[in-house]
Amino acid sequence: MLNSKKPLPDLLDRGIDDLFPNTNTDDPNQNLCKRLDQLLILKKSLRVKLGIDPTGTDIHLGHSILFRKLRAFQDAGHKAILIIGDFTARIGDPTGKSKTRIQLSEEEIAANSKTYLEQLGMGRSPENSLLDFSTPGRLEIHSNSEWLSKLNLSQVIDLMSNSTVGQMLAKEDFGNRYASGTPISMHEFLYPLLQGYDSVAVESDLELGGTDQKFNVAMGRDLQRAFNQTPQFGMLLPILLGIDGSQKMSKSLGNTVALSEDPLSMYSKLEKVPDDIVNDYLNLLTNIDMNNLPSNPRELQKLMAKEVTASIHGLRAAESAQSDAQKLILGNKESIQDVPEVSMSNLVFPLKAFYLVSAIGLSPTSSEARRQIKGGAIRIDGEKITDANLEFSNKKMLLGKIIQVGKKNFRRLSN
RNA sequence: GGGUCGGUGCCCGAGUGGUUAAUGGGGGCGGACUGUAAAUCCGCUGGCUCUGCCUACGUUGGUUCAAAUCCAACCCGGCCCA
Repeated sequence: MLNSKKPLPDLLDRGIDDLFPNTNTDDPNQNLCKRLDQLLILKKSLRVKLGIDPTGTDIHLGHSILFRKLRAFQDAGHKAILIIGDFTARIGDPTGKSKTRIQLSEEEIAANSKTYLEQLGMGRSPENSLLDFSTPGRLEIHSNSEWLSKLNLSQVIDLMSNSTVGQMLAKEDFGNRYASGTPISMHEFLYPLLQGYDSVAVESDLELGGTDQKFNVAMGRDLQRAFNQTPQFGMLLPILLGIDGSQKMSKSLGNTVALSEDPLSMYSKLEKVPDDIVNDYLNLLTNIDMNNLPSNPRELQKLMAKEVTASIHGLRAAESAQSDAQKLILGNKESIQDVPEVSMSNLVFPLKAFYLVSAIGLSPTSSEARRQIKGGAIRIDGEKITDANLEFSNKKMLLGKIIQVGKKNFRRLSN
């Protein structure tokens, strides 16, 4: 994939879509391997930048590709520079967007930032988290408002002078929107420049991003050059397809697996992912040896679901999720361990079936719960119920039972 | 700023006074089948502790027994002109 003579170390190299510049020379500014060699001699480490805009509340497997790579660099002794794009989140990255994003409030952004860090494993040991938060010297966390909110208008104008309208329109998203007559607000042009300026601010040596970030990462190089810094390398990783197998994983498309999901839900979603993306998931979300995979597609799927679940929740949890998923299908729910529990503490009895299903979060709305019952989607301990108004008179009769919607959503009722 | 066209449910898009929660398609969800896959077939797809009640067709106000549909003002956008 990479044309350098000497490959990057395994885990740094795995699953890369693009690395630039990547010239086959000895110049450490043109060849990342040479840079790594040079740093080794100097006993220095690489500053590896990854920016994430806190625009949602959940980090999903798609994002995790980037964090996994960042972690690989940490483990190789380099310094992760994590940038929380609190400022840029207010603009919204126009990449991949066919229309202007809604701007978020400061409160939303602050709340999202917090949950992001928690999901990345802040406060947990490196073995149990996506990033290494505790080894000294391996992580710097910044909010880009630290520098972006301080820019004055003339500095902003200066920044803007580094780019042309032509360049912006050459960017696919802007080009398409312009061509199709969809509005592009002026402030959206600022986004790539601000992301690029982040690289200047943190003196990034290498920026990680999805393949759709090429323009923005390249902008970082341009700006660093303008600020007399050595331009960063850009390492682009593939965009993970969602569990529908057709579109990129994205919250708004509803095809995500969130890191915060319990092992059983995660496993259940993953083992039904379309065949043709199973290898991608294994390659991008696990460190498994790709040369030694089962040939049976169903086995492969199960292996993938287990490995990916293990990468987030640990092997033990993944194994028990796998066996529980199996049991659920076979219908012997008695022996199931890890069905996520949900408390009935704030339910008022007697209550009707449709209300129960929505109240414990298995259906988004009570209307949907009614529909699902009518459609035969709801089972209680494996028994299909068909009457939405079925009444349960007391808590005891439900305690410990497993409520199931469709084939992949389960809750065990607890006190 | 002027002219012109347009703003409908998750998305696209019909509907131009009265069984309209609003045709159709996409997407999603569920069922059958299967490998809990794909393909295919079928059903559902605003909310509400629901025999009923609420909220919806950019916003607000008006005409009318009755409005997504007519009128007015406003807001937002495309294109053309400045």
